[in-house]
Amino acid sequence: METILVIEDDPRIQKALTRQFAAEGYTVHVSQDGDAGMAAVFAVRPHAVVLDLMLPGLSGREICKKIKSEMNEIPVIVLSAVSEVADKVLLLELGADDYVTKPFSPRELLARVQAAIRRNQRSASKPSLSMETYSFGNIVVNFTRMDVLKEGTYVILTAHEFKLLRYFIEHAGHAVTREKLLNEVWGYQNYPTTRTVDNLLLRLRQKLEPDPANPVHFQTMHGIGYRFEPQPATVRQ
Amino acid sequence: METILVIEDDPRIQKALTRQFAAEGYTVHVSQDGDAGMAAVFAVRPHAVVLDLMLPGLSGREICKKIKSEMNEIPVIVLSAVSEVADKVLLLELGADDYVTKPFSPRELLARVQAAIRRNQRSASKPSLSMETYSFGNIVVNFTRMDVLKEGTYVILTAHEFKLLRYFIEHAGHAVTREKLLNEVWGYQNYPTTRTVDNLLLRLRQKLEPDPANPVHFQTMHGIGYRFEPQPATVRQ
DNA sequence: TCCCGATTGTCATTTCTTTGTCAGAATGTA
DNA sequence: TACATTCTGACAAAGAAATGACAATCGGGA
Repeated sequence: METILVIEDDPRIQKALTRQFAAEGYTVHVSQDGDAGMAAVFAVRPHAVVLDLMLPGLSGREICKKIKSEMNEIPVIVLSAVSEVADKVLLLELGADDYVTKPFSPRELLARVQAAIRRNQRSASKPSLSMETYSFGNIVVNFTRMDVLKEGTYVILTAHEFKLLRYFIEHAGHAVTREKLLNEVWGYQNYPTTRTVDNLLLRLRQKLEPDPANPVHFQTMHGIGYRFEPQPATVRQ
Repeated sequence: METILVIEDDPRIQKALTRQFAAEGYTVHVSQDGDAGMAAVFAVRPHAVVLDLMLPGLSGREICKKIKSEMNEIPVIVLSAVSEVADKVLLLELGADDYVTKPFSPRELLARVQAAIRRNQRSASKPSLSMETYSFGNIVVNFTRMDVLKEGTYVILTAHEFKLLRYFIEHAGHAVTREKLLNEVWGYQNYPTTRTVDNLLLRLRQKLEPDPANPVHFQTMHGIGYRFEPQPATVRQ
């Protein structure tokens, strides 16, 4: 799904926009000020940026220019009071793709953001969930053959193990609770002990981890659940 | 067929809207004032609500907020005079799906109501997520990964620490008492010593503050509690 | 301004919770 | 029935939270 970065310091607007965009299925990122916002642009690479012109830290104008000069492909929609953009020329100079003046209708903003994303959609290619193989570390998972290749030798997974692995791969990098796993992998009607999840995890680790005693791909989130990490943490900077 | 609830006290508008929507095949319910309107929302569970902002009884603003907080899936289209929505924040806070300013074209209203219903049906199946990351200072909080990036390195938070952080972010800039935190973060039935809160705060500061000895983001409110400040105080006006 | 009591910061220790791991029982399947 | 798979319970190990003690700090009143 598309991601939207909202750079806005007013918590009320933050909340309102988050709810609005989330309800439409977008993944929302929020930055509190200009500097954090600029960092988030690079970290998140959103499909669109909604930018308040009046910001603490780096000013909205500077951010807009910077995004446009360094990552021109990301559309920027500016929020501004009428007085702030007396003439549209200024906005165009900034390089903004579109703008909405306050007060604005949430619907209108959404429409403009969607339009901007659509206009920009030339390079978009979603990762498909019906992929044939997926590899991480020294593992190659083959979804059609339903088997796993580890360092050149085949590892046999049971049906449950494979289903769990697939779930993790589809939610790579997300912290997931045991309850979530029980629901998604086992099915809503099953409610075995939580030890069941641990057991399956244990076996996945033993079969797939380079060193099962020190798991790097299947991380424990104490008090929460587990998280699948295609790249071990040490690789991340 | 779809049902529409019209909350509006002007009999002429009532009649006009009723005729209009009925002609399009909708089942129309009309409420005279705010209280009746709120009751009708629960009783009828309409596919859309057309809501006048200026109402006797419960104000239109309150109704809108209430519907959105308790039955977010019902789209609300607000009728308002231009002067009533001068404040951008107000409009956003209400959470209305769309709005039409008086005087309005009946056709336009109809189109917007239909669009809202259609949108709602499309998105009804999608799970609504909230924000994925929130950034402030040199911190990026990732809610799905359940971790924090500080100046390029990952900081591990415990489940409680993360919950507290989330609460602070959701209440940025608000002073909160220890009791409030104990209730919201620990749960209503728990009443550990207040030192517990201080301890967790200490750890949050040590993990997130640029200089834990001189906290800028997690401020102490002597005699009250704490306050999360996304921007260091000096930057604010 | 200075002092005193109240509030908060901090740390070490204890207590509690969660997770890892294993063995055996139960279940399903060929 | 025999086999593989999954579930359960037990216990150890790891991790997190709560507690209590004491120092540092703050704020209001003398």
